[in-house]
Amino acid sequence: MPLNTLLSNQLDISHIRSSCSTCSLRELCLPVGLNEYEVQVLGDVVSHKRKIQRGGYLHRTGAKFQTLFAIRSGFLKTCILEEDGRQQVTGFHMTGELLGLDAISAEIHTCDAIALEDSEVCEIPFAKLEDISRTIPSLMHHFHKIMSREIVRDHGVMLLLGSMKAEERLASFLLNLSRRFLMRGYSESDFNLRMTREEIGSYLGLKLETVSRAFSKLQDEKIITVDNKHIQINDMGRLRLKMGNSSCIT
Amino acid sequence: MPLNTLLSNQLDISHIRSSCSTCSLRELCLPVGLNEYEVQVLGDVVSHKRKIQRGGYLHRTGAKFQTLFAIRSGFLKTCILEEDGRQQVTGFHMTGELLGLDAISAEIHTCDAIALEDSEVCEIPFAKLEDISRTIPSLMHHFHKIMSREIVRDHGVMLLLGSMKAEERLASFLLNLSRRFLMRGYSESDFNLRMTREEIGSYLGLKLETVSRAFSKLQDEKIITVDNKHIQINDMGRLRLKMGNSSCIT
DNA sequence: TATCAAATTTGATTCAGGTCAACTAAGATA
DNA sequence: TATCTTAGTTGACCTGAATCAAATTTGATA
Repeated sequence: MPLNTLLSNQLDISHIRSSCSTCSLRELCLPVGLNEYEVQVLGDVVSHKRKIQRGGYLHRTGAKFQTLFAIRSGFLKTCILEEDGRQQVTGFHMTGELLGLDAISAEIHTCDAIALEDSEVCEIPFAKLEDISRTIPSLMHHFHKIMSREIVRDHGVMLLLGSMKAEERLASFLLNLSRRFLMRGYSESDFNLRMTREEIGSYLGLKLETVSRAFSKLQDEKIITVDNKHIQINDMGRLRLKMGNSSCIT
Repeated sequence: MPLNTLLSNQLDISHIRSSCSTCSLRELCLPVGLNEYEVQVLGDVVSHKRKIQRGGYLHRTGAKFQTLFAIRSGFLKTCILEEDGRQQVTGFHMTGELLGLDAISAEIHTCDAIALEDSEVCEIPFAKLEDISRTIPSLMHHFHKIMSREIVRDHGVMLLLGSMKAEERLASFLLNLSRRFLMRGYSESDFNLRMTREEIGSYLGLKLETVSRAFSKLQDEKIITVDNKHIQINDMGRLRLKMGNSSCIT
């Protein structure tokens, strides 16, 4: 299985420009294949919006879970942290993605969600979502797919953390971002990172110095151009090779 | 958040000895808080059983997804494998747990599920499960919790892979198994591993030699006794310290 | 029981990435 | 603009885990 698939995020973008009557829903991940009436019903549930400033918390570990969050715009990270101060970034999240799935289990958020740039989310009261999904089977099914996709994504990260070298991890990470930007209509080869080297390192199981060195190495090889947070991918093919090459067979 | 919680598997065991009329369902993870009638309805869906011999496949990567599997007895691993032959064990699964959640997303299994000992599963046609969950909200809600718990578990593994040292990983792993055996009424301090050192290593992101050395080290310190696959935990407290000690603060 | 293949342990050595430190660059604030 | 803080880069060195190799144990099968 290609790692790019494994690392895929939870967004099915095919709908983003689909015709939904409710403005606030147009760009969300849920209203796939719903008719006008169903979108209306969903819209009544999803109406409440919330802005989070850069650096602000969307939710904190331990907070009571009541709503899922659909990202309308912006960029967030989720991270779990141990008593001893260790922190593990579990994901970076962008427009159209759904946050809070981990909290359904115990009705308590198990991670922090922090905005890496000014962001806007829609709140989706989960009890209501379950309720209306009883009458809209396609919505329920789609929700199950989203949860499942998060599991698949996590397994991909486990593969990355469990068996890839530093440079391979960074290549995977960049290709994953690239693809997600492309899906949203942005350039796949020229973009700005929203997170620090340390946050990338935490996500990839590396120290920030190692991340920095891996960037430099890819730049030396002319595969990418790095200017602080601005990244250009010059040779997508060779970047893909970096990710999946035979040096990982071990 | 304590790692033991993060590593928790998807089973809520509280029901295992609850009174269900349908024999085949009694020990499954789904019929939590259902009344007799609801269990009956669910039972009609779950009826089909299947045995898998040790070493046999429950399902393979790429196979079309139609049913979830509830483990009635036995022990399985799930693993994803790359074209280049690399393999990552994504989980070990025992009685009462639900397999196949990753496949909902693309309606294709994204991993292999292989029995590590003779096992028996119930097949749960997913379309039917979705169907009846419309009429049994508590079933739907419980299913969502199970999926969410898998996500939380995966995040715990990401933390482990991303920030723990070899010995800490093994300690976490043993404590996780210990707790799961305890929940099923077995000894928490004396059990047999079903998997090889290599499979443990794959799951923990380590080479088999490193796993072996970590076992030996814990034995030298009299924290556990290792006799090939037979493990005795002599000092649960010190094993917990191994997992969570301050050496991981870095 | 004998034989063989697979699993495990242990030692010696290597190396990727971590650690520590110094320096530079980029933003934020006065 | 000057100053300060935070982020990023790079070098030197160290260490934990990988690698390679050998011996041993275990389990399966003839």
